[in-house]
Amino acid sequence: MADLPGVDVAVREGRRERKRRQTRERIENEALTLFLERGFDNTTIEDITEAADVSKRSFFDYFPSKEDVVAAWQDSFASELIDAVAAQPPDASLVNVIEAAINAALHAAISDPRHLAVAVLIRDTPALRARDQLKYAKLERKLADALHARCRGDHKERFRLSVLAAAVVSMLRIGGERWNDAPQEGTSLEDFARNMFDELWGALADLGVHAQQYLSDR
Amino acid sequence: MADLPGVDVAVREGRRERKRRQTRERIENEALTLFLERGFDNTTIEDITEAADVSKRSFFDYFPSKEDVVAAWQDSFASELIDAVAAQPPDASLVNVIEAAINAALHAAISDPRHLAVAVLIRDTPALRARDQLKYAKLERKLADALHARCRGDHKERFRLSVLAAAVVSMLRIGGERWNDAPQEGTSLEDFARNMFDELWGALADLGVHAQQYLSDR
DNA sequence: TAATTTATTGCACTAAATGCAAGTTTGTAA
DNA sequence: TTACAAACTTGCATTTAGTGCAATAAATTA
Repeated sequence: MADLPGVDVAVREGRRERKRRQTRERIENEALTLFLERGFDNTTIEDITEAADVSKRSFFDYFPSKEDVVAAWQDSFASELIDAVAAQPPDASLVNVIEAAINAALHAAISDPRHLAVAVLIRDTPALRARDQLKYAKLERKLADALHARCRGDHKERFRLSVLAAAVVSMLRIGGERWNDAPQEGTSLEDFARNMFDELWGALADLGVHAQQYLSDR
Repeated sequence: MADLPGVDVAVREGRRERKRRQTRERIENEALTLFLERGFDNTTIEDITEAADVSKRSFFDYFPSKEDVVAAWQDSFASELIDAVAAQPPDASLVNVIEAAINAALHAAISDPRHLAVAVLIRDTPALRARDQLKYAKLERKLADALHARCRGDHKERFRLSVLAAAVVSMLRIGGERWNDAPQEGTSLEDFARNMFDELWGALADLGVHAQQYLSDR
């Protein structure tokens, strides 16, 4: 996470900031609870503000829209991933960095069981799906940035990492769909992820051969 | 395009269907004109329905939301691309199919000068950006489907093509951003696309080597 | 404590989106 | 042609999202 450990936060946090954070968290939690309970479209902003005991007007002081509550709540995955990338040993290979970082982020994500329920909610709510795609796009860019920060490459390297990020995020999306569609009873998340990685590196290796052939053939 | 040639349409189209299509096109056109003229947020549904001479209520019989008008209008790119993929000679290589299909779709896209203006509009309108990402996601999936329809591969092949589609769409997105950010004065769209393709295949070839190394090293 | 910044709220307002019922147009089959 | 059914259009009422503004309350700083 981008946040500092609790003690430091408490020290540097005045009452005002603390209250604000608490209110934000309260809105987020109550909203999520209601969304999961009765669906996104069947929950009005007033329902949320009533549950969180703030005025309707204040809601928009914290979140620009109803959709953003969901987006903000699950933004944590991106933060985890980026931090995990930065935390890998400097001499680790690109592939190892990605595997380790994603495993770390996934591990953090499933620690809260609501993550899975939210994923289903998004899948079944058109209004949320569009915003969800934006999240993938942001993730793609952030991942490329984080990888680039490690490698310090030039312009061309940057593009290479963007393509890699696209492939990785695509794998995440497909993996998420597979996991949701057929809840892998027998398989642990670790094994599932390992399989997806095998497929990903296999696919990239294979596509690389095609690309090389094409480049040398002309 | 998915549409049949004009004659056939006229034959199989009753007055009712024709009127409906015309009304839809009228709404689409008037809306686009207004959006480009005074911005998306500064155009109300009533402005549109007045210009298109339909009731406000009818608008929602044609489009589920204001955003969808923009989305529908530029969906044509996806259709062009898919059709172009299907139209390639059956023995063409994967790489060649993609290059040819994208070139064809791009060519069709820039034939209407409003395409570029719409791209800028989307970039500058938050409400449209989210929806726009959905378009990329759809494009990715459609492209993977179209490629898969040609290759008739198994489950693993399908995944491989999804990764490829992700890389290609990512290239399109980055290319679009570059084109918008620095309007390539000297470069033609063809040359620009060729450069992007070179980078893409280069990146894939390079990543393939990494992946192969990793797979064999363990 | 006084002054200042920041947070919260109520109120009024615009605009998107939906449901419903009444009226109109079009297609079809006797 | 006529008569009937289906599809299209519209107006009206209603709900809800989201914004601007001005007044109030709370926290910070001096």
